[in-house]
Amino acid sequence: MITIREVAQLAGVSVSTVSRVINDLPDVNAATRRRVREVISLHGYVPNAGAKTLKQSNTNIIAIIVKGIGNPFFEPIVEEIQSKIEQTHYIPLVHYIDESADEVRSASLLVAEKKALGIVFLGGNPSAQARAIAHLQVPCVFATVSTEGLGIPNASCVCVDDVRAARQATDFLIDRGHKTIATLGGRRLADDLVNKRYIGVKQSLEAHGLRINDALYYESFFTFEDAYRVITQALGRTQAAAPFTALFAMSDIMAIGACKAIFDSGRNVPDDISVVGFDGLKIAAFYNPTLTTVGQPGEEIARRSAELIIQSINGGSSGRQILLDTSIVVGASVKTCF
Amino acid sequence: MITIREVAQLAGVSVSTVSRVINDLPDVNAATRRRVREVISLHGYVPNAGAKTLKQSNTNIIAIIVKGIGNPFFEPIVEEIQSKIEQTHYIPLVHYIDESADEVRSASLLVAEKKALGIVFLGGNPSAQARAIAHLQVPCVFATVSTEGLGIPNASCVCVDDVRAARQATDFLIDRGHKTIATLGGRRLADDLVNKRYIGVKQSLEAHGLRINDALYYESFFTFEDAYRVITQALGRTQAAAPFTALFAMSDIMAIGACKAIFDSGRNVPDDISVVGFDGLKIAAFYNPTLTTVGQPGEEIARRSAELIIQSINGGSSGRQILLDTSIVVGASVKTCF
DNA sequence: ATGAAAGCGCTAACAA
DNA sequence: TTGTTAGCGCTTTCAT
Repeated sequence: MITIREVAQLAGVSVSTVSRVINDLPDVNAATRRRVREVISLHGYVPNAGAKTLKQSNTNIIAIIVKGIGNPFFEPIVEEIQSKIEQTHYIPLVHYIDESADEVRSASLLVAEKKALGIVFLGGNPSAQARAIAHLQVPCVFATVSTEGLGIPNASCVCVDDVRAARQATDFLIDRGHKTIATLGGRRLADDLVNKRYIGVKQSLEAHGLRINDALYYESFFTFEDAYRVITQALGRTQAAAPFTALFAMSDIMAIGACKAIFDSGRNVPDDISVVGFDGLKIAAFYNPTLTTVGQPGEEIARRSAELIIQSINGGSSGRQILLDTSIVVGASVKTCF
Repeated sequence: MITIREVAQLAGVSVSTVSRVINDLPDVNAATRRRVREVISLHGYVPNAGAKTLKQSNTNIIAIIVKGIGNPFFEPIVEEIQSKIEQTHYIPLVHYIDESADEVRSASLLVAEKKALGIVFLGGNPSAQARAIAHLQVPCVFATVSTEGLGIPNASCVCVDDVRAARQATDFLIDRGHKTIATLGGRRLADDLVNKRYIGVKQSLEAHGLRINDALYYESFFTFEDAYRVITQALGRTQAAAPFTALFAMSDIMAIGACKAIFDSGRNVPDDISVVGFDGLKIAAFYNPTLTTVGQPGEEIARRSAELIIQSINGGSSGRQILLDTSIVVGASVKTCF
């Protein structure tokens, strides 16, 4: 690998001049600039960004940490945050990590090595490591999860009101005549969005004078396969009446797994069982039948997250919580049943 | 940010001792090690990896460049390559880039800055920049695309035989009595996999004495939306007989978009039109109806790619081409029609 | 307009 | 077992 020093030698100039050319700084003779550029492209010189940030005291980097590669819900949001940041003088740096990785560790690495000025988190669970987040010392924005009541001074969040959203979905089903409504979600932990959504379901049932039956809560991972497995089991092998006429799934992925289980049990969506998903993924619109789903305002989540992190970096108040509204995207997967 | 020097001072030792502790090297007194560790965790010291690779002359990094974030086909392959590399003394470094980004530029950055010993490319098009790839000077393996005939000495590839795979899909439809078979693919460019697959389709039609009709080639982007748009247009607004009884789509994503278009036109899959996809995505198994698709051997592509890059780094022969077999995953989206 | 030189945080001889 | 020191490739004053 050729370095700046070798480029300087080959061009017959000093390293500082090469540095000036690389960084498009003024005070370089046009002819000199041309000669240096020539050497650079001829030898395929690539500046070492590591050495650069090592030397530079300050950057304009805002890191975006995405936990859950291939989560289709995050995709458009990441793109939008990135593009919003690019419209300022800040530089977005997207960092994908595995579902099982430690997002706060990644963040601290990004702060130390890349001198990131702030972090936007997509996915991940702030409640588990409030202290470590505070320790990062840079503003953090959690997109799509809440940081309410965690007491992290440098953290803000932009998310939907999960209680309200689940109530909305359940209301929707009840309004269409359903009385035995099952819920398909993840493991319920305190302060978790899964728990919040189930609270919303129960609020709706209660408000309509319907019975709350915890046996109709089905627990599954957020995957096609596991949702399929759980609902297949719930429906049993018999062609007998299903234990519920409607199902609220906490993600579109789960909803699709559930639909397939319903079909494979010899039943139909929505004729035998109505299904409502959550997230508003693209695939929901292309599934057969079109999935009714609780749409998250992805574009707004992205915009507000970008605004919030920039505000916080510029000395604005951190610790804010922005709650956005969901809206039901009506598909063909729900039947009116009286 | 606290540095190694400050840690050394706080622990009352030299920087080299701290370095030894960080890197788990021997020759450190147990008590000293403990003391240094304490200072590190107390102050949340994070070593600067940039400075480290700057100093180190050689690393064990193998970079994996994934072009096309959120491409569900790549996901499991990336994971598998990563895990295979982890079983050796090499360290995988996954780098996601946008569909529109320059993968060779990213590669050269990774070689320069991270001192990557080799690169595995997922996605991207080697034929466009053969020279630039050769310039990288490190072994490259292209997973899922062919480098045949490009004359890049340091590049190998692991991919399926696209001609054969498409012939297989078309044979499958013809065997079930279909005679007017449409193809849904991307823009046909020379040396591109899209072109190869269409050649396979034509070979199959020809071998069975069926007419090749280029009007039945529908061009679309590899997205739900565009496939939907194109097939909706192809089917017209009338309930008249469709111009084809079967459709071969060059990706499962396109196949699903096409299915939805067929449904929305008032027709049915597979009763009116049979559909075969390509890739063997998870969603194909959960779609309704289950999608028949040309399954790519993802696990094998991953394994062979990992093996090949390691062999090449260890001085083995580069420039190899490994062709793998696809197999039809039979779903409910194809009807026998005589 | 250009160059010399210090030093960013770290590793790896080599010395002690 | 521990410390000293010379850079890795780059930016950035400060001279010239």
